[in-house]
Amino acid sequence: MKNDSLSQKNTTRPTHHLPHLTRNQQAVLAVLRQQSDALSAQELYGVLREQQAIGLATVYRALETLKLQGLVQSRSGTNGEALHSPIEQDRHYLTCLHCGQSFLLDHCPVHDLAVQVHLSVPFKIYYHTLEFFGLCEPCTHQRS
Amino acid sequence: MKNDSLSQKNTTRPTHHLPHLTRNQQAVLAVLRQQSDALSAQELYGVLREQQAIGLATVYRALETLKLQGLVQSRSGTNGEALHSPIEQDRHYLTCLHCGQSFLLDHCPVHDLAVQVHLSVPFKIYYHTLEFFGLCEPCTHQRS
DNA sequence: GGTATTATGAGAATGATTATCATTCGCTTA
DNA sequence: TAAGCGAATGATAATCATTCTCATAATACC
Ligand SMILES: [Mn+2]
Ligand SMILES: [Mn+2]
Ligand SMILES: [Zn+2]
Ligand SMILES: [Zn+2]
Repeated sequence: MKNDSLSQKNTTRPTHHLPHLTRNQQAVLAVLRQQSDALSAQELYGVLREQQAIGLATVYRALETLKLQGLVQSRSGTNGEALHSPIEQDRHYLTCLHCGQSFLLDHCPVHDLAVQVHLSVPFKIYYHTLEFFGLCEPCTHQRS
Repeated sequence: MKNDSLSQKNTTRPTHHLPHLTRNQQAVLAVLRQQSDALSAQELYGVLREQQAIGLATVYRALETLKLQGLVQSRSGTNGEALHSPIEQDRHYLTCLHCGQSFLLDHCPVHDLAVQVHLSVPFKIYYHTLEFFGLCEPCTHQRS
């Protein structure tokens, strides 16, 4: 019962340099990666609970850890809650101030420049957020 | 008593096209314009109360109106609260995920591109938000 | 093993933003 | 100038995402 190959109790194989991810942190990352779009912590919590037992506080803590690790990025949703997604994702939106609708931008204008960003201070950039606000066509008409 | 030059009871001179601003909305805009950096609704509320009587709800409603009017812009602060500033302002930051410190970018990389943004849908852009996240020099060292 | 350290969860606490709703204001019209 | 009416206001309650507490469990380290 020591050498059992069943119990994958090992949360992570003790590599050396990077802080390892716990079972929960891995689960959070896995869910984010299999989702097509960003999730709020609450939504993430809901999805995770269908697969395993986990506390809400743990989800929040995992997200924080994953961000520090450069594995996850977050942006603020229209309603204020934070939306999380794997660091690979590079999407941005146009959001209407009147109806709240968001339109996905077909290309990130910053991605290229990112590196060129003239920094006055040494800083290691992990990701960026970019969003445009204004009025969608229909809303420019409506009064009020 | 009609031509009194004292009572500036007129909230706005009835121009024609744009919806006029109420006294309170003007006050909110005025404060934002005289501030060097973005303010949260709560801070704005505090400043305003020193000058006049106004309700917190009104501050929130004024900000919403001013945004629809293209006079004010908002972004999300690190702690979640929304920060507001006059539309003219075009500042962006580098924010450290570890210590939370923010560094003002000396130049907006998007401003130029803004117009070029390839839109798949007709949309009238009022403003944009842009922020970089990562680790500041000191924080890249510290363990944890 | 045996202890020090970190992670976890349940639930309370916090705090910004919204929703209510009764009252007041401002403009139009008679 | 007075009455009418819809928008604006403000005090307050309600929401709700996120954080904090603290006792317990898991894991690392020797
Ligand atoms: Mn991008
Ligand atoms: Mn800009
Ligand atoms: Zn719209
Ligand atoms: Zn830092």
